[in-house]
Amino acid sequence: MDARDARPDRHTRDGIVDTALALLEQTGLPDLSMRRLATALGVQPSALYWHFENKQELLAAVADRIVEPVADARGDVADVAHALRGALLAHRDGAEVVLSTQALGLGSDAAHIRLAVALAGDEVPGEDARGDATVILQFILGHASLVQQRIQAARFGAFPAGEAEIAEAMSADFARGLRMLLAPRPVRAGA
Amino acid sequence: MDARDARPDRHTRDGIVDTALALLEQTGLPDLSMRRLATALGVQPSALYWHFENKQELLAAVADRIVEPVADARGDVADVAHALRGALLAHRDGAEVVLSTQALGLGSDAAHIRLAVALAGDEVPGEDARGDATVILQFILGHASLVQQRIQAARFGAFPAGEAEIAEAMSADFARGLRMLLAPRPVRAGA
DNA sequence: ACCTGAACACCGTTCAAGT
DNA sequence: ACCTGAACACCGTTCAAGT
Repeated sequence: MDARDARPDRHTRDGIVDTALALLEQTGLPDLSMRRLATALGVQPSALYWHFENKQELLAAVADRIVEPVADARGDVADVAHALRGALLAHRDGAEVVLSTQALGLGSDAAHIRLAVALAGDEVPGEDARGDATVILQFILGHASLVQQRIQAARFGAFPAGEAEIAEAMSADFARGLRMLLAPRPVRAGA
Repeated sequence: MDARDARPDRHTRDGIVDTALALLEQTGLPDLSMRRLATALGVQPSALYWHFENKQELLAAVADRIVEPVADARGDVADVAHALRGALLAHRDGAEVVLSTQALGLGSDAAHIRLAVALAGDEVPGEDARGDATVILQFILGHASLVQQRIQAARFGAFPAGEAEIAEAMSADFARGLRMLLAPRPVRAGA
């Protein structure tokens, strides 16, 4: 038999991210504190700082986990865009976590790269495809953040609409946005 | 002479928003606390709760102030979009303040309405114009939030690029986004 | 290698009481 | 009408010390 340590398992980055993601689901981003996370892990708050430099680095790891499934998305740009939106909405406050991480230059570029590759028709993306991917990413993050916080607000009555209506309106907005962004481009004059 | 009160001026919502905006410039959103704001006003933190229900309501008032100039913007959609971007970037963390306020369903719809009116050619906007305005607003907020936080990160070395390079790249992204969003639309089948 | 314990310098918000 | 004073229940982070 392998020499498994008898001691109740010490923690790993991955395990901490698991718990953080679960806690995010329960409490939402505003209440996801280092102290609550530590309590959930049965550990002192200071213990987290052995695994992560600070809270932002921890959230970056959470963001990477949220976006992970998009790397395996198949199909064209619209499919990838939908996959990204789905991944963000799959976790409470997921869009905001990814947006703020992205803004700080932390976390992976997996989503951006995946979009650019799709735009380039699965070739190595050029400057144009990367630029378009940036724009699409910015739209998706802005859209998903707005809509997700709005759902949250509706959940405790701060926003005057039902969850279902919001979900429907938001799907329509997203479809419209993609239609606008991916419309066949007029041929450039200089090209 | 008018019976001006001799007592050192008690505060008003507008005056508090003035100070909050100035403090935002100096410290940034993460450090804009009710306690710091109270200190800047020479008052106890609890005094703020006579004027505003809570911090979110105060931030909504700040957001409205940031967006205000857009109401007077002239020109077509692209002009209004640029004016909105300018208004957001004119105040440190302005985009994030407006994004989160918008998301909570607080604050005014001034920006959204102004965009919709521009899209409708200064007529009363229909459902289509309002939908397009929503998409454009979501792109601008996502874009500006990302880019503004990135500048902030660069300012204290957390992001590996100079402020000028970021500003240039961000302008290009925005132009590209508008070009994509406002490209002449293919005629709808059913219309 | 991984965690505890204790401390530091903060938060937003409430509420009785003052003027 | 507008504010003070004091309290409540929290934060993120650091750092010496333990095992």
